[in-house]
Amino acid sequence: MSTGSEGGEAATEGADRSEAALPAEYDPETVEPKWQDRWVEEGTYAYDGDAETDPNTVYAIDTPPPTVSGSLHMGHLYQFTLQDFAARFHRMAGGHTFFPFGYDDNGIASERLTERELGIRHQDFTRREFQEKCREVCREYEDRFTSEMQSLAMSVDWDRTYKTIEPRVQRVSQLSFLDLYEQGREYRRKAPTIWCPDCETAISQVEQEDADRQTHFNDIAFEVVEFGDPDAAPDDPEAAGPGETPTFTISTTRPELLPACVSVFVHPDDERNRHLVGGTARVPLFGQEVPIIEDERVDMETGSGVVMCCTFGDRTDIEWYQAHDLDLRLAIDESGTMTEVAGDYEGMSTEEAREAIIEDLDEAGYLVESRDHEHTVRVHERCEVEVEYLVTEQWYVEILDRKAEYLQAGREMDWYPEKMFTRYEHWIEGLEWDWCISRQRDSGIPFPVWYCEDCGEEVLADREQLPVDPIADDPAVETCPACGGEEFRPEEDVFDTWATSSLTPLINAGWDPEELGTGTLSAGDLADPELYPFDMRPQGHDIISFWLFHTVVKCYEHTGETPFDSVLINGHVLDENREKMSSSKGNVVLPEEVMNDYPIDAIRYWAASASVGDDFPFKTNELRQGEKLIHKLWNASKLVEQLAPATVEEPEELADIDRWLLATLDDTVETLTDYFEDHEYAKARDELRTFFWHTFCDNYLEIAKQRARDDEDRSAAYTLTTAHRTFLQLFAPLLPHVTEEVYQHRYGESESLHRTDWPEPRGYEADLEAGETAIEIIAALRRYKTDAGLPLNADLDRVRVYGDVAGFEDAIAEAMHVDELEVLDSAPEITTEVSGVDLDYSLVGPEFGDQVGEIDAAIEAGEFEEVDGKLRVAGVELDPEMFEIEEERTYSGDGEMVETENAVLVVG
RNA sequence: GGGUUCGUAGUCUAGUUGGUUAUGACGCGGCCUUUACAAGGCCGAGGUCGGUGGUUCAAAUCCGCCCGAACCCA
Repeated sequence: MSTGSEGGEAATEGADRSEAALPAEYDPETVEPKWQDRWVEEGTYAYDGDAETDPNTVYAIDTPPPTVSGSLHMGHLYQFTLQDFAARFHRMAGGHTFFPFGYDDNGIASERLTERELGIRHQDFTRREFQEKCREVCREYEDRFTSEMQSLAMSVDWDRTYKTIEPRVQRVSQLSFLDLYEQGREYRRKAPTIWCPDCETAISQVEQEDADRQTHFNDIAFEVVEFGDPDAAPDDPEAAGPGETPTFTISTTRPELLPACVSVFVHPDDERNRHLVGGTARVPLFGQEVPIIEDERVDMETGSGVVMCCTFGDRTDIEWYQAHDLDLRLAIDESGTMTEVAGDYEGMSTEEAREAIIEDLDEAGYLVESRDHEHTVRVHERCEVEVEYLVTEQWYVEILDRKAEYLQAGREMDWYPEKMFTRYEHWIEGLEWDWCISRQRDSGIPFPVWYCEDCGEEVLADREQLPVDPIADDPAVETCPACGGEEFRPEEDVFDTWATSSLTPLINAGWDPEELGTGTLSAGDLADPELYPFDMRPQGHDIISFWLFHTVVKCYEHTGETPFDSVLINGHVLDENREKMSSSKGNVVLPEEVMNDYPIDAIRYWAASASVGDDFPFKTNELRQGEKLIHKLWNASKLVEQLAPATVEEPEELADIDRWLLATLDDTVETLTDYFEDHEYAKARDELRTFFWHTFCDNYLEIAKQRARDDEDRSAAYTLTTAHRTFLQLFAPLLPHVTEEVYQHRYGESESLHRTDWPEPRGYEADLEAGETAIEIIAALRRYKTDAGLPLNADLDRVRVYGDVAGFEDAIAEAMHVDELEVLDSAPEITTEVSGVDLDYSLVGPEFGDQVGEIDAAIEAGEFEEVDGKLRVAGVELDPEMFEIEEERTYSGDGEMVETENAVLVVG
């Protein structure tokens, strides 16, 4: 009957546990820090697998290391709590859980933090000095962050942490570079890049943001040198320019780019300007003659429909430059200063040149109009300076040729929630550029490359040398392998942050391949091969397109495998009004404040309230709910403690109500396990709460407490203890502190609750329907008492029950204080009257189609009859399974009738 | 401007291979001090599922358009 045997085996144990009763009140302020410290001290979360461990028994999480750019915020709190739910569940349910942690502190964000924190500028220090300052500032932030993570009960293995700036990670990053280079997937090229003229570095697309700027929209006259179609040219073209020469107008916010103008474009559907296409025009002030070309990328709606192409004003210019093989005229340099191409304006800043050129255009008669204009520009997120597109020499990882493979890798992963895959998919489909991985920064991991001064040959470091700093270290060769030259110039650039943070699975698994350039894993390449591929990768939904994508790219190229079995996407935390938190709006909720005001377990209860992937609001209401649940769990534990010993041997025979509770518990364990497997934390939480609170506390406990007290009923005691212990385990991933406190107090063995085995169904069987009916009847009697204005513990002299409550009669009587409970074999003295017909439309619909309306109308009018179990209505005959006759009962005997769905009661 | 996702009672939310009293919680109103818990228990009111048009015997659930929000990309 029962497979549960722990009660019997444990009968003699439990001597260690505290004999003192649980305190009257739960005090999270002392209890929570106590366990947090102990868990860390005792290495409760230590990963206990090794290279020999069966990978199938390992649950490995690849935690994305937070960027060290400030303090812990609610997003971190939520993201890590979500991971912790998974980690704690799998630690109990599986064998070995690997939950590592790292800090990403080698990027531009950390430099920015350092400058802000110390009130300095990196330009005022040597590279080495500035790096030292970054390390120091980051260390402080990291220490505080770690301490907060531990206060949040993150079950991270604190021995498996890393910083992306540490030598071991630098080595992995540089190995990655060498490996891709060997595979021929990296190249160095002079190409258009997004450039910040203030920071003087290339930046990636994702380091830009939008900003609204006030500017001027200038209409400038361009003289036509030659019409594309002389016949179509107007006889007397409108000349808005200074002379008699025909002109057309171009609208631009950036006149300083006129010297960089290399062509003029017209949309192929543009009838107004058709006659220009194929001809040439002269750029005012600067005099260069440029072709007039047609291209679909022109926005006909803006201005005159004619647009100039400059190298480079924006992304479209770059596309045109490449598509139409245009000249290259670079008018702006790395610092945002005008070059010799700008002629008289050389040496001016772009702003100065803009003013000067407008003035001169006006003077020369080429400025038709200049009006105020607000538009959105792309700025560097760090300094808010408008970005330029410059042609510079940068390192790239080739990705465009393997879009299909990266897409396939995405398909191979299980996405939670599934819909998030489309973001990955669309991102890849829209990719247009290879990945620029070089940055001109002070802090960061250097490229392990030198260049021959004589022939420019790229000389890469040997894998044995890594990590290497080419500025300080020499290459492994004495002479250039290409020309024999002896002088080398070090690469001064450093890796893009993503080039390193995309390697976290390899960092975590200890990647250090003997042979480079193979694109696959060989034995010995990983120190912990059982971890890879990782079971789960958590990721915010806003950075699927770069962090997750880049990680898939890198790991796929290095190992030939998709690095993750599944992806868990987390949404954003919004404020109470469902608005995005931002410091400018002043609606930012600080984790420290929440942690001061509420138990961590309550915060976790809130964090479990959202479906994964959805944005969700911060709700103090949910936190209070969490507090109440903790309180309820505590109080129920106190009661269970009074009623039953911590270890009870399972009796030969369990009372029906007990077996029912344990069978229901079995179902809940099963459901809950599935929910946890699928990261359905909100459902797990609600299911468990409802079962614990209502089924167990409100119904079962009310019944069991009478029995346990009055009769010292062993069946009840066994069930109470078994269920209670199981509840603690089921709640453990969500509410780790209160469950551990109660567990250690009552069942205290040496082991943490969080390392016990996740409960499994014990195989109890019971008449679940009769149990449900009994619960229904109890609820109905409560309602009866409430309606009658009676206290719930008021005695009822006599209740008669017509319904299947086999075995639960005593339970009902005890719970509801019924002196005499009688189960009727036949219905009481009631008369039933047909009040209507309930149709099963899922059967009637397909069968009778558009006759359904008539059938409904006939039933409404009472025009139907039941013959031989079939329903004759509106000229058709319905089979028995298609309908149910609704009846209204009236009771004519003594006492009062109470109906429930499956039973009829007579009280009195 | 393009793409993606989403829009259910005052609030947060379940439910979408279409099936007809739309789930739960908070809040609100009322009642009950029963020895684990008044941070409790019971009862009740409140929504027709953003708007609109369609497909269908039948739509919160499918399709079109519109409005609004978020994210990503221009």
